[in-house]
Amino acid sequence: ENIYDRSRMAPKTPIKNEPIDLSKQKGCTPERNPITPVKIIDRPQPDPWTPTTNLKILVSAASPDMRDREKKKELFRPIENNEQSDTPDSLQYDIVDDSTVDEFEKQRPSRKQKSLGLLCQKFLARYPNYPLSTEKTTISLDEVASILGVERRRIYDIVNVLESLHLVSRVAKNQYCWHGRHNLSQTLKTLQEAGELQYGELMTSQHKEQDLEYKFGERKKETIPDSQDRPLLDFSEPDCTSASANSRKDKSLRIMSQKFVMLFLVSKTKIVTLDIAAKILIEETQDTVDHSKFKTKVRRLYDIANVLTSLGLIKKVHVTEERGRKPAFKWIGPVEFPEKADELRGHSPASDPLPETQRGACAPYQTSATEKQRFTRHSSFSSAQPCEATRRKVSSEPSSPRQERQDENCSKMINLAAVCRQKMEEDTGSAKNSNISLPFSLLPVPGDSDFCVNPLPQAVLPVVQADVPSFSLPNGIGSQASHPPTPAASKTENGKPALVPNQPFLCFPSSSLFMLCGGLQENNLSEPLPTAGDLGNRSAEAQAAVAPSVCQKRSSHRCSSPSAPVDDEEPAAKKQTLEHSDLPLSLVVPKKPSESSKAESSPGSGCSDAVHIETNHLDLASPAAPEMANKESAKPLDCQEQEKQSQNKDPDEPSPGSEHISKENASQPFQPQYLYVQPTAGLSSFNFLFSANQAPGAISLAANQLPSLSVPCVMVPSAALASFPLVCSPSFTSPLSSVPDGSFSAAASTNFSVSSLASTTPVLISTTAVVTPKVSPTPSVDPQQPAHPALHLSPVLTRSCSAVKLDSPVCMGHPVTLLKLQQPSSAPLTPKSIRPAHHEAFFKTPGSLGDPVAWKKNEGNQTRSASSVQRRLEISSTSPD
DNA sequence: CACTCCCGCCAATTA
DNA sequence: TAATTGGCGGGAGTG
Repeated sequence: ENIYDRSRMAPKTPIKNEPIDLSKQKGCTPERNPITPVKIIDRPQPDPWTPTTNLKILVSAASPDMRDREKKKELFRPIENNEQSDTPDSLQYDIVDDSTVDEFEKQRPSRKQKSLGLLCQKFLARYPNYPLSTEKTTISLDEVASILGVERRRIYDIVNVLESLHLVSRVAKNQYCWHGRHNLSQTLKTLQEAGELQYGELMTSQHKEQDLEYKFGERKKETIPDSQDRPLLDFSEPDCTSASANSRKDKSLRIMSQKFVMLFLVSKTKIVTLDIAAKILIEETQDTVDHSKFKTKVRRLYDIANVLTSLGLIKKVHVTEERGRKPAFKWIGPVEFPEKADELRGHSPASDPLPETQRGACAPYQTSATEKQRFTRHSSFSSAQPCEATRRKVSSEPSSPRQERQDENCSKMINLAAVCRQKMEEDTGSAKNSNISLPFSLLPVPGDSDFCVNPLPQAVLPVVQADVPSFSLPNGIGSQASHPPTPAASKTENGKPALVPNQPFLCFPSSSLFMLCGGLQENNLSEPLPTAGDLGNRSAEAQAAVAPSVCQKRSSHRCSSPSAPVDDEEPAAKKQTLEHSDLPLSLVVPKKPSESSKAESSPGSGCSDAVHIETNHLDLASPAAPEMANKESAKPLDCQEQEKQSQNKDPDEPSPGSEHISKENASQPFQPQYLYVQPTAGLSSFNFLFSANQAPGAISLAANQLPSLSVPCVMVPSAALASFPLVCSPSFTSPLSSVPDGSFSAAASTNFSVSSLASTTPVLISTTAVVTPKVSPTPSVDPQQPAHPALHLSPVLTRSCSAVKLDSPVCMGHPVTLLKLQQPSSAPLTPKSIRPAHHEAFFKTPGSLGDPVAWKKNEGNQTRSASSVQRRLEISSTSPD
């Protein structure tokens, strides 16, 4: 169908009959596509020369898409196998060789395979996330289009969105300059600022919806006109803008994209529903809202969302409102830019903090005209006059020149927001005032399961229960994982892990996997504080690599990106996890229903609990952590943030941890042992590994109580771990240790809860009994950590529920360490056979677990929750069963 | 049926 | 005028 294909096909026609050889040759010979060759090479290696291999090669040669698929396969073998049938090649393939084609090809290139999100991933895969400052990568539209086998039009869709984020800039006709994510944080920051001006109040005052409305309404009236005057100024090009008139450009996908992103950044919940976004965006442009327009806007938003998803900045979720489920997207990218950005930057070679610099690299561009300029930072965001209203709120913020312009925009935005809100209300009816109040930000309502749900660890893994585990795990696991395997590396990585230890939660970088290991080790204890510091650094670095974009990693995997390597390493694990991918998502705590009771009561609050926890974790992870934590406590972070954080962390740890783990376990069981949940490509950043084998008991523990915590990531120790008692709260531990794997036991959970109440101690997952109860089995080390953890946690815990408990950090450390390493090896046995059981355990854990209900919900959600993107990604949710 | 969103027509812009 | 960009919305694929 694709031109691209055709071209090939035609020439090659002969191919049909000549299967392999030709194909290879062709593949090799890059007549048309020079690029192809490389990939081809890759392919072959992985697959030795099986008959199939040839076919594959041919296919790959035939279409880029195919290749991508192949890559994916590599990444996710398990899935792939299943999928094979899926492969799009089919058509081409068929044509070529019917006989050979067989299964795989038959299928037509499913629509998913052609999705913009997937295409975008491919596109992104071609360029480094953080290119050297010196090197400037130019992108030829034609070339890319041909390589990717799509029409140019599609490339424009991608490029326009990327351009809105300054990941690329247009240099000349058909030429774009790739900047990578170096400036992403800066750009986001700018957008956030702009967004705050425009919409900020809304967000801020969400609580006071009504007030806002009034305000907005007024403002709107006032400002609107202005805004209308200029269609979209927005950041995009206000200044130079002049240039090309506003006509088309103003409507540009670019602007829409920026606005869309702004909504996320401004939103407290970081969740924006499509309809709201569409309404807001429409408003800006026009007052009249007609249905068709709305539809069109939504279409565009999907386009943008697909690209943003590929970038790992957002993920799809569903928000349940009174009316029902609504499609929405959650921001999973970085939330705080300033610091990170800097750090990141430091990281990056280029000194220029500003995007401009990069642009500078591309120089022509600036000069040129206006078009390109649109994105220049200053222009983009700067705005002319501050809106009064906005100002007021924003006032606190340092006023910058930019804002001025923005104001206008802002005003528009605000107006829009107001309008939207009103509309919403009208539309909806009255109810939702609260909800309505913030158009953009949806509330994570207590009910809304999706985002909330997803997050919930509990749901996901009953046993594991994210909450506890996460905390505990982090401590133990994080540190351990990294350490054992590679000391040196561990250190750096440890930083993150270390962080974890200190704090209850661990966050794993989304991309990376996260594993639970049985043991933590010394590091945890020793480093607790340092870690935090380290973490900051580490995280910074890690983040630098990944963080900025946060989720990106995913993309990285396949991509050359720096961070990627690690991830790649762990294919097996990932694959497995992938299967379960859905589950991971559940991590989100927000609502966390665990405390189901409360969840509904206060959506925000509910989330907050979870959030808090996460936050704490996050704090550890991120440099700014401390502050963050506080903040969070003050105001619950959005689920997103949490996730995000988790993601950020993930990268660091995951890789190391996962690898290590894998290694350890590797001996056997890799697969069986861990389930890795991966957000699919970039979707969510979380990845989880669960040991399949894990002893139920261990898991169960966490699960029960954890719920409240709902840590983003949970690690479950592998079965081996199980053998060791994993963690749990100290009190818990003991029981656990005693308890066999199978027993999840409520008892354990019970214990947990109790203990939890008592102390703030972070939850640990340690392997065995080692962990003694609070009593402090652990040595002196503990003391250090405890404090922090306690602090962070305690609040959370208390709030969240009794359920959440923290073990004393100390305890964890020791126990964990000890436990984990040693035994695991022995333990690891659980073969696949075992898994099944485990799975059941996870999912089905009996009600005994803390929140059966919540849990159930989660499950449901999880399974279903996979976002379209994910689907696209091909991450199948297939479960091992 | 609703949600997604691919596809490509065709207009606006640019060269 | 030709080529490049990209708005736009029909309608198909999915669930």
